[in-house]
Amino acid sequence: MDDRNEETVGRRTRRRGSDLVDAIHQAAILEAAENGVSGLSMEGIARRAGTAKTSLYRRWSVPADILLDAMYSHFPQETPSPDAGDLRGDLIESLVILAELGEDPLGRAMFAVIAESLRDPGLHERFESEVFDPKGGRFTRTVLLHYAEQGRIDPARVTDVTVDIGEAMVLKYAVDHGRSPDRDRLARIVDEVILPAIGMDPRASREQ
Amino acid sequence: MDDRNEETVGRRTRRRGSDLVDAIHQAAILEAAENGVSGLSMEGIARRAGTAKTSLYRRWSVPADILLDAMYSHFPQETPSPDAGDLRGDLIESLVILAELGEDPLGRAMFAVIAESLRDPGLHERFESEVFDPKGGRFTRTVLLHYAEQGRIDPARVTDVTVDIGEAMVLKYAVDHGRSPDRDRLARIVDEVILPAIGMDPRASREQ
DNA sequence: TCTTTAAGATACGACACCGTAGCTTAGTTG
DNA sequence: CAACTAAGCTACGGTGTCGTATCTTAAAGA
Repeated sequence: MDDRNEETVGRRTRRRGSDLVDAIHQAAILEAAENGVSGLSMEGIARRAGTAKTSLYRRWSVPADILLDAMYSHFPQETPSPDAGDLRGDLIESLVILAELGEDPLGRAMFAVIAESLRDPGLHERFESEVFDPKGGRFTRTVLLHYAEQGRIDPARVTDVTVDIGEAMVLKYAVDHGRSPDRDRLARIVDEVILPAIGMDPRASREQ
Repeated sequence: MDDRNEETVGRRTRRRGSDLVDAIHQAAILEAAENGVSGLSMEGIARRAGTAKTSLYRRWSVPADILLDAMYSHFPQETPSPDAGDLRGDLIESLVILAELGEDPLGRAMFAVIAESLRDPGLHERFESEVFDPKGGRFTRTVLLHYAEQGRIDPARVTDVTVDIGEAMVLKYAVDHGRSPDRDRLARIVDEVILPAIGMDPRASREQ
């Protein structure tokens, strides 16, 4: 049985440098997405990348290093650019970005890291400092801070608790349902939880 | 080197029935708490319980079965009993129960199951149906439903989104900080997120 | 073209866990 | 006390990963 990656069987060329590194990165992300962080192995990554273990050990010493490297290289740079017009729309959009990550191997790998973080806080710290922070991936936090700066929402309402609501609710949904919430659900999270928390409850006016 | 559990070295008695099962349950929970669900192994559980693999295979066929069995046997039966007087206090208390679980091996094992759930929805389903639901462990949901029934909060505000807020925020905090939130933090979650979401924003009166 | 670099292939002993088998013996039951 | 049940022990072949070593050779640079 030939268990090498389809794309690599019969390949006669020999990849070097960034071509090879990219292939290894992709392999690491796919492995993490499918098998979790604890399921990563040098053998598995090498097999999927269609390369030899020796090529891996030449650059990294443990599988987690490859994964963090891979995620840093491929994590989408967040471009918040809220038009500062439509708070509700911008909040939903920032959650859509997060939710759509869940459909992507990269996002699944990210969730795998988050899952492992419950047991391995060190991994979470590395993910935050080596991937998440450099790429500015903060989703609803970015939007809320932006609007607060502009004085469009009460800055006192934008706390380290409230900026986490969106991510927390999406994470919980993913845990419970095994998939990312759809757009309707995200809109409900914004309307029923985030907006009320920042003092802009859409229902508040209708009541009383 | 003798790597058996301290309590079992030199033990001359031979445990049978529920004594033995309890020891195996404890071992499975500790193993899951320390090594995660994917780190469970029949060898590891047997070693920690100070018993033989054969005694495990006599009753279970895979480590996950032992863990779910163990969690079912030891999961705290939730006794909500909200006095129906202090909504805020009851909400905080229900989150304290959840947060304190995180300090316990059983709770850590539960988090390990939740972590694995992101990759293995089947495990999550089994945990829900075989452990969580039978034990009625629903935390803030229980409190909110109770108060809504009594007409003390708007039933339209108690949705499948809002009942999850507490658990979601505690889960997110645990992921981010590697430990459970303290009481102050839980109070802030209640004040800044849950109460506003059910239309009882503590700050709303002071504003405008 | 010649030299240098590194990718690729293969093999190695070590280790951990798998699931099962065969046996001894402690604990329970009659 | 005798018979039975099941706990405990040891060992087995098989598999997968580990990290390293050795060698060949393609690709890049001079």
